[in-house]
Amino acid sequence: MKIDPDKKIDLSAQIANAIRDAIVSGDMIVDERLPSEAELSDQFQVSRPTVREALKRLAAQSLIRTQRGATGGAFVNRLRYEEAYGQQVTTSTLLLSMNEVSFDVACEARYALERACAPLSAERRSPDHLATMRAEIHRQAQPGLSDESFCASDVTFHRALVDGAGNPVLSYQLAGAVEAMQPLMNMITFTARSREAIVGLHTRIADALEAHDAGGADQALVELEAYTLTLGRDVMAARAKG
Amino acid sequence: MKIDPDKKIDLSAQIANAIRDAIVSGDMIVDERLPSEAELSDQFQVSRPTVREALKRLAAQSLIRTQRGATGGAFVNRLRYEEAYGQQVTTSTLLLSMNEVSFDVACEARYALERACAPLSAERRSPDHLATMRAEIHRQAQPGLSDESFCASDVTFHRALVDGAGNPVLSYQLAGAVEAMQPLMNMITFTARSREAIVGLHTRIADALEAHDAGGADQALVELEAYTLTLGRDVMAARAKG
DNA sequence: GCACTCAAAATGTCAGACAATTGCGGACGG
DNA sequence: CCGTCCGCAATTGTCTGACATTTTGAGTGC
Repeated sequence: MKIDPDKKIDLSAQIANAIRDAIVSGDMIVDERLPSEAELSDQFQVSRPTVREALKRLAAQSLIRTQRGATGGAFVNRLRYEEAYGQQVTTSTLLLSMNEVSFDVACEARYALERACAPLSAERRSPDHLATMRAEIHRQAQPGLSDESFCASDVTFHRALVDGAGNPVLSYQLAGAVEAMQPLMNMITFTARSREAIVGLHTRIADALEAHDAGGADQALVELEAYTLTLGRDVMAARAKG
Repeated sequence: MKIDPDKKIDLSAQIANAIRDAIVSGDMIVDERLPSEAELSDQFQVSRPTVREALKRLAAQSLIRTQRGATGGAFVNRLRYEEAYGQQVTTSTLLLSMNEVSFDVACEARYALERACAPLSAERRSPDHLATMRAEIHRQAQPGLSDESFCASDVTFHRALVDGAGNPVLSYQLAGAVEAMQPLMNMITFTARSREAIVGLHTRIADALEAHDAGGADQALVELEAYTLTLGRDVMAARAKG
C-alpha cells in the first residue's frame, strides 16, 4: 500500500483506491483508526489537500467516518444496512432514469424479486409486518389520497412484504429494486377503479401471508404484476398519443 | 440550490448533497457541464479546495466525471451498469463481511434471487449464455483446479444464468448478491466428490435452460442450494471443533 | 477531590500560487 | 485559399502555508 507513480489518474484516486483495497481485503478492520492526514501525506509523499480529497472519496462511500478533536481522525466505518440502502436506492434510481429502462423491464425485475421473497415471507412474517401491510392497505383505500402518497404507501407495503422474509441481505438487495421503481410508478394516475383493484390484490397478498399460504401470495403477485403492467402501458400509450 | 448555513456537517458534504440532489431530481441532465470550480466556489461562497472535496465525493459515486483542459470541467456522468456493478459488489461484500452475516442467510438470499431469474432465463437464454455455462462446467470438471478458481468459475456460471434472463435491472441487482458470496464460498474446501455433485447439478441446470424447462431448472437450483448449505455447515462445524 | 483552564492534536477551511493539460484561434507559409 | 504550427487562455491537479474549530486530557488552583 505505497504505490503512487506518475500514472494518468489522480493521486487522490490512487490513494483512495489503495486505502479502499486495504479495507475490503481486511487489512484494516472496523473502527481502526487511519493515520492522520499529516502522516498520510508524509507516507504517500503528497500534500495534505490531496490526502483530504482521497479521504472524502472514501467518506462518500461510507467506508470511513471522520471525527474532529484531539482523539479524532478517520476511522474504518462499519457499513450498516441503513447507509447501504440509501446508496443502493440512489444508484438504482439513477440507473433507471439515465438508461432508458422501460417500465416493462423494471416492473418485471421488481416482481421477479418480490416473488422470490414471498415464500419466505409467508413462512416467517411477524405480526408487525402484517400490521404494517394492513395499515397501508387501509391508507390506500382512503378516498382523498394523492397519487404520490398512494405510491409511497405502495412502497411501504411492499417493503413490509420483503422484510417479512427476515433476511437482511434480501431486504438490502430488494430496497433498490422496489424504491427505484417509485419515480416510474409516480407517472401513473391511479383512478378510483384501479386503486380498488390494487387494494384488493394487496389484501389477498396480506391474507395469504397471514395464512402462511405461499402459493396464494405468489398468485396474487403475478396478477398484481400483470395489472401494474397494463396500467403502465396505458400511460405510455396515452403519452405517445397526446 | 444555495444552502450553506452554519450547520454542523462539512461544507463539502453539504455542497455535494446539493449537487447530488440536482442530478437525482433531474435538474441537471446527463453530460451537462457543471460550473467550473472557481465559479462554484464563488456561488457557494467557499474556497476552491472545499468545492474540490465536494466534487471528489460526487466522483467517488460516479455521479460526475472530470476532464482537464480548456473545454474541461465536471460533467454529469451517465451511470453505466458496469460502474454500478463494481460499487454494488464492493458494498455487498463489505456488508457481508462487517455484519457477521451467516453463511445460511447469504446462501438463502442468493438462491432465492437466482430462482427468481431461472424462469425468465429458461425462456430467453441465448446460445451465448448456454455456451458460457457449458464452458464453465467443463472447467469445473478439470482435476487440477484450485478452490479459488473453482469458486470463480462458479460465479461466472451463475452470472451467465442470471444474464440469461435478459433483464439488465435483474442482472445489476443480482451481481452484488452472487459476487459478494464468493469470499464466503472461498472458505469451502471442495473435495473431488463435492465438485462432482456440483458439476452434476450445474449440468442439470444448463440442460433445463436449454430445454426451456423452468421447473427443472428451479428444482436443480433447490437441490444445489441444499447441497451448498450442507457444505457450508460442514465447514462451520469443522471450524468450531478444530 | 473537584472544577477550571489551557495546551495539544486533529480535522475543517481559506488564500494564493504554480503545474499540467487541452482546445481554439491567429499567424505564418505554401 | 488552405493547412500547419504556435501560443494563449481556461480548467483541473497539486502544493504551501496559514488560521479556525473542536475535542481530549493534563495540569493547576482552590
